[in-house]
Amino acid sequence: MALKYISNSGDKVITTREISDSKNIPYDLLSKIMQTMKNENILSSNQGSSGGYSLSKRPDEIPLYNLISAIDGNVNIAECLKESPVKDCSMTDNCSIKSPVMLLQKEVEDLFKRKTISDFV
Amino acid sequence: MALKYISNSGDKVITTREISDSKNIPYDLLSKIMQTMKNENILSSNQGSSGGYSLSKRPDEIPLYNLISAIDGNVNIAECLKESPVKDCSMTDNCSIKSPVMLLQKEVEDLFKRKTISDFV
DNA sequence: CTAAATAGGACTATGTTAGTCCACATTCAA
DNA sequence: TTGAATGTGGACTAACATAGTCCTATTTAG
Repeated sequence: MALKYISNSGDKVITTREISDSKNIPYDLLSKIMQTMKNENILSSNQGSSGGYSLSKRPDEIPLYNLISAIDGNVNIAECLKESPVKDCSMTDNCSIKSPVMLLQKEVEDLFKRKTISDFV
Repeated sequence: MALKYISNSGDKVITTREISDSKNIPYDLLSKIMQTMKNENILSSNQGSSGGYSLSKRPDEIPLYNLISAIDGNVNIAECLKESPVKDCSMTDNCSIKSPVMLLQKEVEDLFKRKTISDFV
């Protein structure tokens, strides 16, 4: 919703406060999410009194996949598919359904890579 | 993995113990999952000393969607899309990205409905 | 009868994540 | 030069979801 808001605001720099007020999203929470998106290069920021955020790229150049990875850390259908699984499954090495699961993972990834922020504005 | 095991065992009735031993899955845990799949009509069961489980349908007639709904209760990309959201989002009614999110939900659903257990055996 | 199954309720431990709070750094403009 | 408006970042909490366990029925073939 925040990215949509920014997308629809032309080239203006947008403050967290403005989005928070306009969409009734708790300021502190949104603030954290904006920071995360900044750190993951989805947003650019300007500090200071007339600062704020803007998209780092055009909406159609930001895959949904990137946004979700940025915020959730990954886009995986199963824990065992994460790059660094918190808890590795005791049977990862001889999992009998590993390859079809990985195929499905790939298909989900592709879907989320085809979608971009412009599909949500 | 359990469904694959049963699928590959012909028409024999398969016990939880057999799968548990063969795949090194904790018996009690697998037991719960088998019960859930039974209750959700993915498996049929026979009680008693020569009892066990069998698929209620052919593998290609069981969509992955049904399996996941059975076990997780839903196949949703967001809490707000559940039939009975545990916590309803304060902005559900004026969510600015509701319709594209629902479209994506539909696409994910379709993918999981196209996949069946036979894709995993 | 009894052994081998499924059935099911209650419980625990662990991890995740939304959400909050506070102190700090940066910038602009009066 | 100062103060208000902004982003930055760390630490913390509360709530919830879920894997996993334990214990006690119930069913049924031999």
